[in-house]
Amino acid sequence: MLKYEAVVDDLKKKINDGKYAPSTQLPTITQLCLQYGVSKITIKKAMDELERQGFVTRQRGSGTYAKQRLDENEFARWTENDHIKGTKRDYAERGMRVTSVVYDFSVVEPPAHVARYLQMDPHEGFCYHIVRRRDLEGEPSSIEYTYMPIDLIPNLKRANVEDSIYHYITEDLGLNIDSAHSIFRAVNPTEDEQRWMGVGPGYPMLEVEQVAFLSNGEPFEYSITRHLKITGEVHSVRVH
Amino acid sequence: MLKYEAVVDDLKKKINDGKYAPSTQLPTITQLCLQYGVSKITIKKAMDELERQGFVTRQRGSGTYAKQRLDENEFARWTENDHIKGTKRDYAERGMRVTSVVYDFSVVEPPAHVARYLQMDPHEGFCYHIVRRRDLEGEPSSIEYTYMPIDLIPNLKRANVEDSIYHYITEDLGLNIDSAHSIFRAVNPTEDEQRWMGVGPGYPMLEVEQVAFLSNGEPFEYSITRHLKITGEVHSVRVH
DNA sequence: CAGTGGTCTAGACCACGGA
DNA sequence: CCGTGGTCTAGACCACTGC
Repeated sequence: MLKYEAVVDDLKKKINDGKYAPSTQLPTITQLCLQYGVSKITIKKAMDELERQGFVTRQRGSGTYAKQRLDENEFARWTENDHIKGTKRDYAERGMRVTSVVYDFSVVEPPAHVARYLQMDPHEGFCYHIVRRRDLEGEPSSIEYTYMPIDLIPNLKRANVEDSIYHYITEDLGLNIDSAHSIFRAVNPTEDEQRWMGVGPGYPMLEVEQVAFLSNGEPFEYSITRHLKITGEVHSVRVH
Repeated sequence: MLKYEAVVDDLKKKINDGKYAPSTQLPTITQLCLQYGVSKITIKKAMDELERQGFVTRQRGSGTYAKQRLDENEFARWTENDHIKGTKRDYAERGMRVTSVVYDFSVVEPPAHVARYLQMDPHEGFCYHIVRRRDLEGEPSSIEYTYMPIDLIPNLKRANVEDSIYHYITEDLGLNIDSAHSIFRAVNPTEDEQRWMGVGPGYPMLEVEQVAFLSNGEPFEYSITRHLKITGEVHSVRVH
């Protein structure tokens, strides 16, 4: 374990345990250097991380202070944003059963805006088009519309789509998923969605439009996911 | 201007101008050190920032690559998250006129969950309770329910509430707003909201529940804001 | 003006990717 | 194996807060 990670973990624990209570000052950087036997820049890096995660606030000339964090909702997602991982793994780690219903799995020419996001030349190349309902413990949770270039993600099978696409990409293809750019909005379900999800026309859904990237900067996925209320909640920490 | 900021700005410009095209490799850290005449750790810090903002991706052993960013929507908010500022200032900077309709401005005992978020002892101390509609260019944009301890924010006047509360806190009180923890959800409007905002019962609104903090770690505001579709859009970059 | 956090350096060493 | 980015150090100097 890296030194700054160890410092982060220890300070998180102390803040959660109330050893450093909310709105009280933490030891100074110099003191923490002595305490953990590391250099100033390492403590600084640990503090950057704690600030990003919403555990502390810092004021030059004054000090570092603990903050109280919002209660974690059981269904909160991609908040802590320390990870990009598939829905399935995300929930599997909490011991929840994720299943899928596939409504479409085909190969198409992508619409213009999708081609643009995926950096494909117009009318050059094809994409998978996937429509899936994701169920949590057997209950409909979200509906997902995905485009991926077949050149980047070859040989995707229906079995992968019914299980976990992210698993196929990372484990079978050995590709490295790096990051995602997302937009969140509130929307109403389409008629198809009302039928698929069992909700009325005025039901509020959280829509996430997203482009995901590999570690070489190539976009490999454009998707729109619409979440039912119970599982659609996004937490975030904004700083400065 | 700080050295790493100058590097960030210059690289952003080069990426936006296509000098470093999406999915292509940037110069190595060593090359950038020479190019900008700064040390490795300064380039590193600049890269951290560019990664956080979604401009680049990095892979140890391989290199740093440019990414294409999602188009900026005119109404995208607190994405770039480089700033916490009030709605008014936020939109004023884009040349838009923000006005308010105040439905309630009173002093109350906070509900239990609000008292907990604001770290107030139960039945000890009072809060302002503010209900405001925020209008953009004369059109209803969002409805806002706010609690703030009167001890922390003394002498708040109706005129401030009708103008900008953030302005009063930062300019008049000289307090330092540091950060905010938020939760996003999709919801339907209440009956009051349907009347105030001129929408039907099934209209999808983006709700933001939020606790905001001063730079000494003290929470000073609990609020729930519900946005109409046109102005309620949140952009975000998730990494690793 | 003493004490805090922030920036920056030059350089050692490590971890990982890819040919 | 070499080249990449990542971590870490000791220490100089700066910027801000608050008494």
